Amino acid sequence: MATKRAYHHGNLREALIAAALKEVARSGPEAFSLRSVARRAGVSPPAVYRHFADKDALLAAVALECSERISAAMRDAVANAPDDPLERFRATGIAYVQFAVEHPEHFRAMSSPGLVAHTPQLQRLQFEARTRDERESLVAAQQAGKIAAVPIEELMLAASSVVHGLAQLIVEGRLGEVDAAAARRFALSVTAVLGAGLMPRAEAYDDPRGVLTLPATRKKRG
Amino acid sequence: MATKRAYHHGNLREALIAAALKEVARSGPEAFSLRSVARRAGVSPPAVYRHFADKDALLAAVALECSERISAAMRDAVANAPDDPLERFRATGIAYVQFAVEHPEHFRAMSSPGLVAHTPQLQRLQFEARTRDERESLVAAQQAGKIAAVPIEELMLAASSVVHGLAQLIVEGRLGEVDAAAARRFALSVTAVLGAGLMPRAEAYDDPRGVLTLPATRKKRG
DNA sequence: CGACCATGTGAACACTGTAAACATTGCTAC
DNA sequence: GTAGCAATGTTTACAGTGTTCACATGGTCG
Repeated sequence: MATKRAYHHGNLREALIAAALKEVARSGPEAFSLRSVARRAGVSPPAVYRHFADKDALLAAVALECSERISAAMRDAVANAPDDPLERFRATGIAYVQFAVEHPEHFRAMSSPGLVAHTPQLQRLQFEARTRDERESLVAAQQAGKIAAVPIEELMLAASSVVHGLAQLIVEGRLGEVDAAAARRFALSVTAVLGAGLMPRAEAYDDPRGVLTLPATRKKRG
Repeated sequence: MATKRAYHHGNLREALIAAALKEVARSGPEAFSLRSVARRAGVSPPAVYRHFADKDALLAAVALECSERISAAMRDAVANAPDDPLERFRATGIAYVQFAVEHPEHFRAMSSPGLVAHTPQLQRLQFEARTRDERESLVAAQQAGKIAAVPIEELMLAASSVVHGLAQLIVEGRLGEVDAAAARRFALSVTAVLGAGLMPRAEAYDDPRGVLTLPATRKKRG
């Protein structure tokens, strides 16, 4: 019951995942060392192999944990969003990239090397779970006639791509230094373009702030 | 002059980059070993350090080479595209994701770990160079009145995000097995959604093939 | 209590990136 | 042409890695 047990840590598995999460946050998923997480957990390196097949399996576990966290963040965002289905969808996207700026290493861990290749069906299902909130919002918006009657999978693909792509660009550093506020602006802009499209439209682009606004949003202000 | 020189390989630097490119193509950028590229180049490991500061510098060099290749692919795509500026823009995006499916490891090498963090201004400039074709097409489209009068940077960000995101999703394996044809369909769909937007529009979505079509494209068929 | 099974440890192996000292070559100046 | 120099490769070595093997420990059940 005490915190120190010579053998039989208690439940090492979770402790290892927790240690790995900290280690990933510190030095990123590529400079991540099995031995150092063992050290951090106060255990010898081979002990890890009682709970994980190999280093990649451990990394897969942290990736899964990270996925659950980003999903939670997106759920929270939906919960606190206005009732408009398009705005809810938008909120999930913004939450996605906001998670990426706030926890870039954890975000990178999810998009890691041979992770998907190693755990194919699992990772794919997990991806679908993560995007379920977006999908639900989109379906609702479509049913409300606020979205074009186009196969939902195509819309989902575009939405996932734009949001994941923005997050990735930020995390890779291609947009320079990006803080939370800037990330939010980017996400607002990008989702607005996605919503309104590139083509000119009668009254879609009259917002003076330089950041595009979805027509659905503009209604509230007009 | 002969191919075999005991010392003084000739120009090792390029040979190392070439070897590294093959090595990356074989085992991906993360399982990439400085020693094995030295072996492949027929040279001892420390010889690499005469031409590159460390392993990351070598990886940065291959990333740069990969960037030039994807830029070339995009330029080719523009050259063979119809004259419509929106279609040209679209062609660059499609070429981008097509490169990603055809050379996933090389694509991943460009979005590598601390690459940008290590070579900040360089990588950023190189990114801007890569997207220059897209930008030019967009500007042309905007000047032709085919694109909304919105700050070009916002459109660029959305375009880059959607295209990079799709490529990344494919490369990460999140969309399952994706061959060149499927990738092309995805890219067509995604760019069409980006072009037309999510919102319902009078006559934008009547294509029966299930793949969205830009109005600009549809004109030709009408 | 004793046997067993899960879970931990220690030593060892092949491999990695990198540093230091040394060897070989091509070029340049006398 | 040859001495010297700078450039370029090599050998050896070290710390650190992922992983395996044989062994140690401890909780659990007959």
